[in-house]
Amino acid sequence: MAGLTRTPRDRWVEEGLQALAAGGPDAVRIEALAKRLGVTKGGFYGFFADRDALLEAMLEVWERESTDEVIDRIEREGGDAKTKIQRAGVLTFSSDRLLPIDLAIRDWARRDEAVAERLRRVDNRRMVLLREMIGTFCPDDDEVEARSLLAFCVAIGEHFLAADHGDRTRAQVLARAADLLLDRPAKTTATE
Amino acid sequence: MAGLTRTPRDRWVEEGLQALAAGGPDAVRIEALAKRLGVTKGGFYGFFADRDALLEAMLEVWERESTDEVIDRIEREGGDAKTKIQRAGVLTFSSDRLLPIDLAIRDWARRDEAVAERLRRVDNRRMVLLREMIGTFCPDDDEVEARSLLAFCVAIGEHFLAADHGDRTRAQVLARAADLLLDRPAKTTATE
DNA sequence: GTTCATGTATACGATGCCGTATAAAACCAG
DNA sequence: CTGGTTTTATACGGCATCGTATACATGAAC
Repeated sequence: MAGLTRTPRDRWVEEGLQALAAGGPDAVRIEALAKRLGVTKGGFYGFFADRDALLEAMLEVWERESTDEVIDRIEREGGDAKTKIQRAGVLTFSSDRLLPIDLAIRDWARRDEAVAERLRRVDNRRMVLLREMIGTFCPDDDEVEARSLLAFCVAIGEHFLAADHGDRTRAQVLARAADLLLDRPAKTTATE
Repeated sequence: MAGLTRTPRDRWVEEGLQALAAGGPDAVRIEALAKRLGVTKGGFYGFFADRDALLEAMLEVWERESTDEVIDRIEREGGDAKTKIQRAGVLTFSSDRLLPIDLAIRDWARRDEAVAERLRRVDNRRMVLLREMIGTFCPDDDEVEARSLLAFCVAIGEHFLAADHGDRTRAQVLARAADLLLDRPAKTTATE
């Protein structure tokens, strides 16, 4: 029925996401994507009305991958609260693919209300998971919310922070931070 | 000696910082700045060799304002640990002027090593302050580092997070989070 | 093999931007 | 007022990009 599609719609979207991750929304240039794909922009306008349609499609793919796919996988694999939270964090924020896209979208959302709206949906779904998990060991609802926010903020903020930690590695400090947030605060950490 | 400088160097830098805050480094366009300043780009190249020189000057101004000026003021005004940290946070991250610039630079730093280097200097100075303050009530060095990282991450990450908090306001949740991080750890789960 | 649909290459006009060159304007000193 | 200095406006060439128009290529259907 049709000739072989050398460069299907998905490849434009994927390449767009890579460009977004690498250089922000302004770096998503049709002709640049075409070059990377080894074609010209000739076929592009068969799939997309214009550049905005591509950006929209990119957000669509990202939203689906970042919520349903991750959350499904977490629920499927099980584990205790701390394990699940950490796995969710790993899946989203240690993914070479999703992490840079996520960060780029966060910055983008600060300037584009439509993007912010999508991000809100995604973040709210993640917060539901966090609250649920932290609620399993923390009885105070206000504190659950505070810990959830802290956990989320550190998962994201970590990548926007350039500070060093002396002898310690970032990973070590993060591990300790995770303990503070995700362990039942049983003992007095500070000797009084 | 000279005619009145209608558009001195500082105004270009300032307008550049505003553009950066509003749209990221790609939005810092000489001709666009000129339009906003009500002039053409004619005078620009008298002050700056090229666009990069402006970006450099912008970073210079931001670095000075974000470190010396804020830190000096904190030290000058005094207060206890929690108060000082919170004031530092307010000065930097509640400033209509500095906050959006700071956030834009953080995203920029992910893609530009020179910017990352500057950010590292700034963040390290802030971390010194945080460690010092938190160290006044927390005896465990590892925990001081973890709490400092958490405090910093939440101060930044908060602005990259789109989640809602049900009945609570973001400010309420943040207040509770600040309690968790900046109060001497109590003995049981529910603080209070 | 001819026909047709579809993806692709190429060419185009339009726009926005950079950096330079040069002319005009504003200002100060004498 | 005149002359010199500094700032600004204007015009230019060059480049990148968008979106469109059009011709070419390729594989499927007949």
